[in-house]
Amino acid sequence: MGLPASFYDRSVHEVAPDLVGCTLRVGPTAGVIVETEAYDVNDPACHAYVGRTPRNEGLFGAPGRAYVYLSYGIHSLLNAVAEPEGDAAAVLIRALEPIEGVEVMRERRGIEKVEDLCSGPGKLTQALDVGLDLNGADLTHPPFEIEPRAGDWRSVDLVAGPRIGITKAVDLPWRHSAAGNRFVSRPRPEVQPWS
DNA sequence: GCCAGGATCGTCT
DNA sequence: GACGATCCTGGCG
Repeated sequence: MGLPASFYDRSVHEVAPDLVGCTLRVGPTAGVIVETEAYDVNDPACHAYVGRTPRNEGLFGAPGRAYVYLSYGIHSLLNAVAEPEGDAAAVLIRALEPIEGVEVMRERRGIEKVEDLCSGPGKLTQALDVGLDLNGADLTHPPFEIEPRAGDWRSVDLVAGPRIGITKAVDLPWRHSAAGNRFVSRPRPEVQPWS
C-alpha cells in the first residue's frame, strides 16, 4: 500500500525528511528517495513566494499531488505538494537510488552508470519519464506510487545541508539526504547534525 | 578530478 | 528583456 494523501497533509518540514528512504515508483521504474528539499511560501526561493500565478497554481493545491515544472527550459523537476489545500508548500525530489527498471532508465538517459541515472532532480525525471503532462497528477494513484520505508531503509540516517541551485535563502538547511549514500546529487551535502 | 561556460525556453517584469 | 529549485561537455592539471 502506498502512502495516503494524509501523509502530505502536514508541515513540509516534516514531510521532506520523512520522504527520504521511501520508494518512488512511476510505471515500470522505481527508486528509493535519497535526497529532498523543502520549499514553503515564506521562502524567497519558492516559486509561490511572489504570489499565485498560473505557473505555480499547483503549489497551492491539495496535498499528495505532483507539482512538475520546467527548469532552464530543459529539465522537468518533480515536487510533492504538502500541507493543506491553499497553503503553498512542496518537497523537491532531488535524487533516487534506482531499484527497478534500471535498463529502461539506461535507455531513457542514454548512459550506463547507475550512479548517474537519478543523481539529480532533472535526471530522475528523465529516467522515470516524468514530464509536464504529469503536473497536478495524484501521487497516490498510478502511474505514481510512493511506498513507506521498508527493509534496510526502516531506519535511515539523515543529514541536513544548504539547498542547491538557488540564489536566495541558500543558507536554510532544508536539504535532506540519506547519510553516506552514493546516489545523492552533487555537490555533496555539508554534514550537519539534524535534530 | 575540478572548474568554467553554454544550452534553451517558459515565466514574469 | 532577463533570469532560473539544472545538466553536460570540454579544457586543464
